[in-house]
Amino acid sequence: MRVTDVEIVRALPLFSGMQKAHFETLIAAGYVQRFPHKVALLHEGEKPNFLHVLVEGSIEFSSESRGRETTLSFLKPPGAFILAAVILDQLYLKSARTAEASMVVLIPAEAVRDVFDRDPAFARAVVAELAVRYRGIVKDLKNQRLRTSLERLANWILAHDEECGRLGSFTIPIEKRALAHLLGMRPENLSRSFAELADIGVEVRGPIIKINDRAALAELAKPDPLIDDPRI
Amino acid sequence: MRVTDVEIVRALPLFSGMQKAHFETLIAAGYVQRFPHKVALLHEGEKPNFLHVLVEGSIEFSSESRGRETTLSFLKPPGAFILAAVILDQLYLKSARTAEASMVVLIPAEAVRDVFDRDPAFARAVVAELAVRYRGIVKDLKNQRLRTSLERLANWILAHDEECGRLGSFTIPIEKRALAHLLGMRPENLSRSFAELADIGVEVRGPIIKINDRAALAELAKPDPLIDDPRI
DNA sequence: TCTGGTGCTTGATAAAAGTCAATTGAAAAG
DNA sequence: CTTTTCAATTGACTTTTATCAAGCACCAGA
Repeated sequence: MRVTDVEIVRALPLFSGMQKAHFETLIAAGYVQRFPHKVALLHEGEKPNFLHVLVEGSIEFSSESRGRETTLSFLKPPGAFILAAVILDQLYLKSARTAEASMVVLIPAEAVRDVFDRDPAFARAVVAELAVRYRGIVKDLKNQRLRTSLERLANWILAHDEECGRLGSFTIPIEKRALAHLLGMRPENLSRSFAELADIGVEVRGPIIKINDRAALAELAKPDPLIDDPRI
Repeated sequence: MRVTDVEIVRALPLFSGMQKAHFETLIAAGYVQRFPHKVALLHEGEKPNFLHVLVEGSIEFSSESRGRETTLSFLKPPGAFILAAVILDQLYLKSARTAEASMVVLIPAEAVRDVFDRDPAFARAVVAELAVRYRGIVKDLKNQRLRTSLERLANWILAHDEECGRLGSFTIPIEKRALAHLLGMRPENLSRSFAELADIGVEVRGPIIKINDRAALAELAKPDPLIDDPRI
C-alpha cells in the first residue's frame, strides 16, 4: 500500500483518533484494490468479509426487489462503507458498485471487530459514524415520504449548488439516469421535471444546470434543514 | 424510581453489559415520568436533553414538512430512543408522542455522553443499537422505494402475523389511520387496499385480520428477508 | 463522412396515490 | 334509548408517477 493511501485512511475521522498500534494492525491486515467503472463490489444478501474504505473514485449503493431497482446513495472519498454490516457481522442490505474507476482499501471484518473491542477511541468514532449515517437515512426517508419527485429534484439542485459553493451553476456529477434513481424516480420523469423547472428559471444544458431565479426555486422546493442540511 | 423499573432498564441490551457503578450514575441522574395517551414528548428540531427509555406503553415517531405528516415508526417497550441525537448532541429529526399511556425513564444526555466515554461495554452496546436501527431504516427506505402501498400492506400483514406467532389471525395494535401513516399511505387508500386483499382471502372485521390463504397473500406480497426479516 | 450505440427527451396511456365530500357504523355520552 | 362523535369506508375526481414506444442528439469507431 502506498504511503499516501495509508495517510488518507488515517486522516478519516473513523481512524484518526485511534492508537497508532491499532491502526497499524488494521492497515497491515488490509490491502488496496483498484476497480474499473461499473464493477460490482458487493451484492446485497452476502456476508461482509471486509470493511471498505473508499480512497479514490465513487461508489453507488443500490438495492433490488421483485425486479425493481433503486439507488440509495452515492459515496465520495474519503469514506468507509458497510460499517454496520461489518460490526454486526450480518448480511449486506445494499449492493455496491463503482460509479467511476475507484480505489478501495479493504480491511478484514474480523480485525475491525477485534480492534473495536480494544480501542475506545475507535469505538467512539464508529458510534459517531453510525449516528451520522443513521440520521442521513432518516432524512432520506422523510424526503421520500413528504415530497413529490419534483420537490425532491428542486431541493437536490439547491443542496448541490450549496455544496459547490453557491455559484448558481454546476455540472451534474453523475448520469441523469443515475440521478433519477437516486431521487427515487424514473429517468423519463426526471426529464419532465427539468422541463417544468425551466418555467421558474432553471436552465438545463446537457449536464450543466444554471439557477437563474434562486428565490423562485426555493419557493417551490421549500428546503427544510431537518431534511436537507448535511451538517445537521 | 421503582425497583422494577430500574430492573427493566438494566435488562436492556443497551445497559446490561455496563459497569454497575456507571449504570447507577445514569439511573441516579435520571427519573421516571408517566404520560397519558397522545402526548407530545419531543418535537423535531429541538435539542435533546435526555435519553429516553420506554418502560411501558408505546411511542409513535413522526415527522412533518410543508404541511404533510408521516409516521416513521412505533416503539414498544422496552427500548431506548433518540440515541443518535443524544450521542451527537444534535437536533431531533423526528417528533415523538405517546401512542398509549406510557412510562418513560429520562436520563440526562450529558450523563449518557459522559459514561459513554468511560465505559467500553456501554460504548459497544450503543454501537450495536445504532447499527441495528440504521439497518432498520435502510429496510424502511427500501420498502418505500421498491413497493406499492398495497404490497407494503400485504407484507406488513405477513410480518405482523409472524410476530404474533403465525396464528393466521391477529388484532391490529393501532388505529387504522395510524397504520396507514406508518405504511406511507392515506387512510382512504388503506381501506381500499384492505378491500382488494379481501379478494385473496384476507378477512378484515374491524381491527381483526384473518389470513385465509397465506400462499396467495405471500404470492402478492413477495416478502424479502432483506426488507422484512427483523432479525437480519 | 457515415453508422451504430447510448443516453436523453417527448408523447400517449395506464396505474398508483392523493384529495374532497358524503355516508356508514359503532362506541361513548347524555 | 337516543344522540353525538369520530374513525372508517365509499365514491368521484385530480395529481403524481410509471410504462411503453418513438424520436432525437451526440459521440466513437469504421
